Amino acid sequence: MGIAERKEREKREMRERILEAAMRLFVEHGFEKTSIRKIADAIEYSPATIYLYFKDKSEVFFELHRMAFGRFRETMGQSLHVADPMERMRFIGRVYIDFALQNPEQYDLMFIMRAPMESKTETDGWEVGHKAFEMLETTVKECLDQGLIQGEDYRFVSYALWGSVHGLVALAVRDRLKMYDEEDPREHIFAAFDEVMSMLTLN
Amino acid sequence: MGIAERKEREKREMRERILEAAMRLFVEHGFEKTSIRKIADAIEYSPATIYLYFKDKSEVFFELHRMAFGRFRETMGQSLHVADPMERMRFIGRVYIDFALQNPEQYDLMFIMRAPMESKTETDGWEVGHKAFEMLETTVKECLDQGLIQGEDYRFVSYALWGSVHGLVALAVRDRLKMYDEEDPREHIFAAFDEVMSMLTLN
DNA sequence: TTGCATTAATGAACAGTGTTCAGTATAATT
DNA sequence: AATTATACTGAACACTGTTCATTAATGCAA
Repeated sequence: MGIAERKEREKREMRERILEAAMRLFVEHGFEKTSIRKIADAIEYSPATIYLYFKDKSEVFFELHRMAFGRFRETMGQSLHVADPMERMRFIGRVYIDFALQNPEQYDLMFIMRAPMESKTETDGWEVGHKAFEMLETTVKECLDQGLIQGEDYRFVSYALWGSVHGLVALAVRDRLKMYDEEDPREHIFAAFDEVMSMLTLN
Repeated sequence: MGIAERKEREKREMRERILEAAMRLFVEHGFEKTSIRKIADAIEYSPATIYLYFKDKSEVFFELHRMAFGRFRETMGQSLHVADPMERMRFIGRVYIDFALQNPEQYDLMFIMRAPMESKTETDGWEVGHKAFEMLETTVKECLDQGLIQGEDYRFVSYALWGSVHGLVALAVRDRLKMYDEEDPREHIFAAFDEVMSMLTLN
């Protein structure tokens, strides 16, 4: 009975094709301009077909959200190979910033955009983010325990650290750095991050 | 010839009414759900009328953007009364966070949202933001010069500081704090900010 | 192989969006 | 009173997300 399996596979492939087209359009033209009809056009199916595979537009972008988190985890996972906690913390920050600047649309989708969150609040996509954050917390805790950095509560230090990096990146991604006219935000972000790190470092 | 003046006044008042309705709807229901037609309904005019006073929807929200920055300046201006630079820096942060949490939609509009920026890039609305940022820079420079805080370049320290506060706030405003389930983000943000401040402080 | 049931895909429609424009009604000027 | 200028609007266009009855294709049992 290979038929049921074939059908299942075809269903998966169709989902895949929709997501591929959606991601391509989304990265190319942004969220606003990526309509169901355009996705349908791209895969040469009727708009209604997409609703056989996804509940609504939110679910499509939620899936992209999940996939983006997948790549995010892969990227952030590299930091586990760095033994020294202090160096690891620095590494995490740099990789985070790099990921965000290299994939601004996906970062936007994950940490800034509003739309895809509304439908599903409980999400395994977020679990990945949670894991990444725990990785940071663990690292910060190690640094604190070994007396390498300043700070009281590792949770708040982690949060502050995440917040600062997200803030730097989010302002750049959403084009809110008009005061540094024309300059490449990349350098500023890294410079500011270094400043944060040196602030954090004891002596 | 009071007629021309009356007409001009009426034009201003109409603009005002549109903006008022737009702001009310926007704060109440968010950007997505605030349509030109609903604004028109609220002021009991036809949708087409709005286009006699504003080029397009972007311009309406750009104007709100500008107004929000006005209130922002007023709020931030309070910090000028704080003489001690260290205390002033702390004050700026607290007021900033407070403004953002008290007016999340307006903060969103100013520093996160995408839509209103696309039409006009050159903006006097942003000049206010610029001024506020310079206020922070000045304060940071004072603190650095007096040897009160850590750091090298005052510009990057300011940027890092702004970034960190924006990051903390933006994550809250856009609902990205799922790891702290159900807890009030307000306390976390202030706790994290305190951590940032104590990190920054020398000894 | 034929007939039936299941599944997949669609066209058309609904209610909504931003925006434009010809036309109307009102007010101001001559 | 006739003419010009201004303010406003209804209707339309091209979109949007979404639903649903209808059609086309497929799988299965007789």
